[in-house]
Amino acid sequence: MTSPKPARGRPRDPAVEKRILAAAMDTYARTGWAAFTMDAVAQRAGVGKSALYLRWPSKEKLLVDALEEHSAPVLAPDTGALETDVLALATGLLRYFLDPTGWVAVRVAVDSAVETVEFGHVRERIVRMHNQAAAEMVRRAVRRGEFPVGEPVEPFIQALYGAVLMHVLTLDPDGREQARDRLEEHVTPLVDFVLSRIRRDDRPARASGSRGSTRRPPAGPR
Amino acid sequence: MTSPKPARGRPRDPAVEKRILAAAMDTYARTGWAAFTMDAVAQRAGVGKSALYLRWPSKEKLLVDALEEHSAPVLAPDTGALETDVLALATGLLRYFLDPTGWVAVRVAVDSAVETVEFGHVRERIVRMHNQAAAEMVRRAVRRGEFPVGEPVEPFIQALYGAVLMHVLTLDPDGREQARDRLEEHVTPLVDFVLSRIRRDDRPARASGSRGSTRRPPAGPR
Amino acid sequence: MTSPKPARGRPRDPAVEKRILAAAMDTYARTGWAAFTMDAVAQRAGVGKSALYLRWPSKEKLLVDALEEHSAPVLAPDTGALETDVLALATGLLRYFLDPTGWVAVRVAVDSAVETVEFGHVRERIVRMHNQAAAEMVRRAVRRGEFPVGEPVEPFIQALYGAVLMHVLTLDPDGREQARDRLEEHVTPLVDFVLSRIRRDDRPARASGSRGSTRRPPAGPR
Amino acid sequence: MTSPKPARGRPRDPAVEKRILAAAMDTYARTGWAAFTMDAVAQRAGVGKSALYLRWPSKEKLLVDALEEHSAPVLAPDTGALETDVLALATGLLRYFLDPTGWVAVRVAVDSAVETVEFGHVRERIVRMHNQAAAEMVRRAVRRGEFPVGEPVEPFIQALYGAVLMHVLTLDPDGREQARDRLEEHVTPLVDFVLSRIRRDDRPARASGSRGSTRRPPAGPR
DNA sequence: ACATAAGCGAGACGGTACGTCGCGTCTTTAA
DNA sequence: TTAAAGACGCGACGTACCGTCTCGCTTATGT
Repeated sequence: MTSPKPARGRPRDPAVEKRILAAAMDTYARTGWAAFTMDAVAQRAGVGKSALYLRWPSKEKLLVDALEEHSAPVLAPDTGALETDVLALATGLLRYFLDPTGWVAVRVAVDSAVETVEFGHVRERIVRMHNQAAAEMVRRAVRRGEFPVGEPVEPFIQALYGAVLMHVLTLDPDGREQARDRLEEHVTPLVDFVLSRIRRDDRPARASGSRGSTRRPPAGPR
Repeated sequence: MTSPKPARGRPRDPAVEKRILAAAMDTYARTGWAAFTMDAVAQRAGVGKSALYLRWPSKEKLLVDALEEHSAPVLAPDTGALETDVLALATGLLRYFLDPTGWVAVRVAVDSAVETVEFGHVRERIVRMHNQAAAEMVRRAVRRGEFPVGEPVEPFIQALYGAVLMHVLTLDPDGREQARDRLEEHVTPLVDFVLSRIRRDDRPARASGSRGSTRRPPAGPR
Repeated sequence: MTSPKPARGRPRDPAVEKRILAAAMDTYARTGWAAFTMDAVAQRAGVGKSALYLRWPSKEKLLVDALEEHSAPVLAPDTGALETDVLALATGLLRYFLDPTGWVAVRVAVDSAVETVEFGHVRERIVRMHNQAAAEMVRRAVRRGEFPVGEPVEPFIQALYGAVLMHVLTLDPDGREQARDRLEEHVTPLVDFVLSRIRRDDRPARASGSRGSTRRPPAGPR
Repeated sequence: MTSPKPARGRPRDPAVEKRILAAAMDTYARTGWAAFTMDAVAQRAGVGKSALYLRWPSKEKLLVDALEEHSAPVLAPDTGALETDVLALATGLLRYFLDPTGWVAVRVAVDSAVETVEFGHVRERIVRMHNQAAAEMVRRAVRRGEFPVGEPVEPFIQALYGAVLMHVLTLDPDGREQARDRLEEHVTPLVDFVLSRIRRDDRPARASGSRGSTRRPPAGPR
């Protein structure tokens, strides 16, 4: 705000910032919080510790920023129909959770929910980011008449996200491995379950054959 | 069978174990992970560090056990009906998650899901413990005819637990504070949502093919 | 004093004492003070720590006793002449110092000369033990007229012992190794040097003028 | 040559080194080995333990260096005559051995003579340091014609040093105390004894063959 | 051209917790 | 009562990180 560049002295190398963030994510993903060391990050990034502490006041803040840099990928695409939207979202989410990088988001969110502040509002930001994507998806569905107007949105989103999260949590290491190759197979039952309430509510008759079959709503129209 | 007891030498004092676990929980609850020091725990328990390391190989394991000691309360009671059972379970779960003690379980489970072994089967144990309680609840419901026989159980449980978990994750510190006094108010919408599919089942008609069958989007027009 | 054996309860196993002492010497000789552990000694002796602490109040005392058990071997034999007596004594001493077990005596003596008491009068006992043997040898020499009557004994003994000690101290590990097979070769120059004063004295000619002069006994006979 | 100085990073503060060595000597002198704690030294020096372990790999090495810093004073001065040189050397040596600081050198040398490597060449350094001083003294004497050319030097030095060492070893605590105030009184008989062989050398006549040559006892009559 | 200022890699530094190990004591069972 | 086994309180060990602090060097701007 003061000016674009009244800076005196040597300007910061923007590449350094990137290398640090990448190294931070990499280190955390590989070794977890326990081995997430400032020295380690610095070394992997090929920089000195000064470069780190010039930019972030603490280890936590660094991790937070690194995380944010890499957490966009799970957005809900517009496929034209709620069912496919949800399936796509859940699949992306599952993939994200199964990826070390993505799981970091969960860990930080969980940690930040209780720890001695420090983490600031990381949790909030992460949660909001995902919530917005999901909310947008719902809004489209409402516009299309696929999602009943009065239906509360939050429980729907929380059940969806939560189901995928719990599902991952339930898997053992082998299961996680395999799940990466069979995302839809794992995700479908969950989506199916979560959608059943919504589906039922709209149209009287519906032929979405198969497993979703007759969660056919009370015949009456709305 | 439980104890062949060929034990030689001085037996471990069970009181020491208790004092340590209590001190651990106390210390953690008071000061959080940052100040959760082995020396501190030992001192508060009035024991030497040897007593700690004789029983637990690391700080993490100790914390895990300490919290396990306090995680029984979240079992699903038999209230006589599925709806009330689920409400009770979810309420207990919410209370548990809002308690620092309980939240640790989540953190540990999340951490252990990816960490380089280390935590080993902690996640497994925690998950199974909860799964069993829930499964028992469902079994009762099936016996009473409240839960359709073919209905897959896992998605139901995962959606339920996950919804509560995500709900807590969504709350900011203030929200968490308030939620402690309004458990049902927070839990009801979630339970309502999750149960909607089950409730519908007064009608037996159901043709759901096997799980995962059609990941093909509903053939219906758009 | 109360009686030879009015002892009640199980009597002490005398074999235990021996095994402990042997194990103590062995352990110390092998690994030095650093690894001279009560647990290690107990284990090597195949006994419990109680057996140790029933007999010795501390690690130091145990070592002291163990040491004493094994420090007799260097006594001055009566070969009939001073020169050969001294050579034999010095040779035995050198062998003793080159043996791990014997060197322990030196170490303990040196340690005990300054440490916070604890070691008690070990040094004293060790020193006295050797002194007596040497004094006896000198007495014989005096009787035979080989050792001048007025000649002070202590400097002679101290120079003799000290020379051997320093000689060992000067050797590097290899040198020590070799010295074990060439005891006399190493010892002769030292004996030679130390004895030169004595030898000379049978002969009257003497020119020790200088300040040291008058500790020479008044020329008169005694 | 001494320092190519390609040093990178912050250079070590030489003041820290000094403070640590001083604190080490101080702590040891005050409390003895038992209370010679790394933490204590660090605290007294006002530094962190890192500063200690950055320079010395273990407590022992630190002590060794600390005492080496204080062991210069026992060099043989050039007084112009062998007799006074030796007296001065022996007096200095006695004072050194009576000082806790100096005695440590002996302990370390004795320990290192057998220990499983560990101390490495400490013994060697200490021994050499003293040997050189004494050798220099002898060289001067030879130049002045006070010390016969063929006379073996090592036995002389070893007898001298050894006599003083044994003398100290013989003293009980009280004796040590008193000896500090009467150094010459204690040292003179020893010096006198050791020098007697050399002194005699106004008379060249000598029958003891060269050093190791005749380990056969002197042919002389008995 | 050259001083001034900041960035940067390297690593020393004061702290603090870790997990290990040893001491000397205590508590059990078996002999 | 001794003995083996081993738990226990205590406290030092040597290691690892944190976040700060110099170093020497590099890279820009301002005069």
